[in-house]
Amino acid sequence: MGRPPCCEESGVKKGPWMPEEDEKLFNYISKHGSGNWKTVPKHAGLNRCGKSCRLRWTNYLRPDIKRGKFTEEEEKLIINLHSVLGNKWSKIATHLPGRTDNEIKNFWNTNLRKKLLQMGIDPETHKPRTDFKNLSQLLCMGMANNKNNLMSPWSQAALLGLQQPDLTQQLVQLQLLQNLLQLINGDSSFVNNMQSSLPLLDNHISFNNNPIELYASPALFPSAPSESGQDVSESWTDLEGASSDQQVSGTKNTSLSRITHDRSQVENLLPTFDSSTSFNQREVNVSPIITHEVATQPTTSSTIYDTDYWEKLLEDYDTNDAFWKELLDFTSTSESPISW
DNA sequence: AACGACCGCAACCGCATCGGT
DNA sequence: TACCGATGCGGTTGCGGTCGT
Repeated sequence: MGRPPCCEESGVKKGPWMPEEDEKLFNYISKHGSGNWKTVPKHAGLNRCGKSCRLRWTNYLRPDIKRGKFTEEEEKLIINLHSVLGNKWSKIATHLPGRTDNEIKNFWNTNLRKKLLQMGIDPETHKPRTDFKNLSQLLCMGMANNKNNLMSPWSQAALLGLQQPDLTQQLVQLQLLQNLLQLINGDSSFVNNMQSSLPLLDNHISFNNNPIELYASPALFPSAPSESGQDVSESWTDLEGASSDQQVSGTKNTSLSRITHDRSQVENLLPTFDSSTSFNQREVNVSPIITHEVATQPTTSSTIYDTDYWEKLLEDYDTNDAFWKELLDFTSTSESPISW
């Protein structure tokens, strides 16, 4: 036998609330407070269960509830909080005065989730997605929809690329390389490194003097320094209970787990960029630690962790269609769990 | 105009957690 | 410490509105 329903009383009303019911509940709670929710419907003269009354009050009738559309600031805050806290809607709601957990949850599921997907970011992990189909979607999004400023650097670059096609091409290739490496390796340490390094480690980067604002989820960019010089990831770890919650539970491989890594170890693995130079001129200094080799690597003995490997790769294939051919050949024959 | 598909949101369900005894 | 009722929370459902054909 299963668990009995929360409202054992027969004939208790369910479904949408009538204005008269709202009025009764509002008047009662305003006068007496909630007290014991189980007794509220009886005292308020409602044919509802206490749970239903509590929900109606907390999600709709409460006088401090903020109505209307979410602002861009709220959107960004929710995304960033979600990257740290996961689906802890009530915790997220505590950082958005006047917004209920239910409202935020709905907003996430109906808007932000899709938005992140279109940006090429996995809404669960807040990491770049690993399927290639995503790329064309991402670029279309970038060119067709510029209503929000939460676009991925790739989408933003796509827009700039209308004037600078060579730039777009370069970025697209980088994104594809990143995706490819994730497929080939299945090596989380390297994937993490690349995800940290490819967004260029700055909140603001410029391509040929055109500033591009990154969507800078602190979990996505664990090494990104904030403008004040404080480490962004550290500033996020003091969100109440975040670290302990997820470290203890350990049920998901969330982005938070990376935040709580020993930072010196993480930083040693990361490529470094000289922020004073433009993207095209940046020098990539990578510690040659791991020796996996890529099937499509160009004629060089260096590994994917060597600086010259990447420089060579990009040089070799920058304007060469053979790169894409090889890429597709490789991916179509590899035993990848990803569907194409 | 009719219909179906899709979307957003309020509300429900059931498990988890809290707090009193 | 164990039990139990109350409350909190997150996932899911279902309804009403909108859009496209």
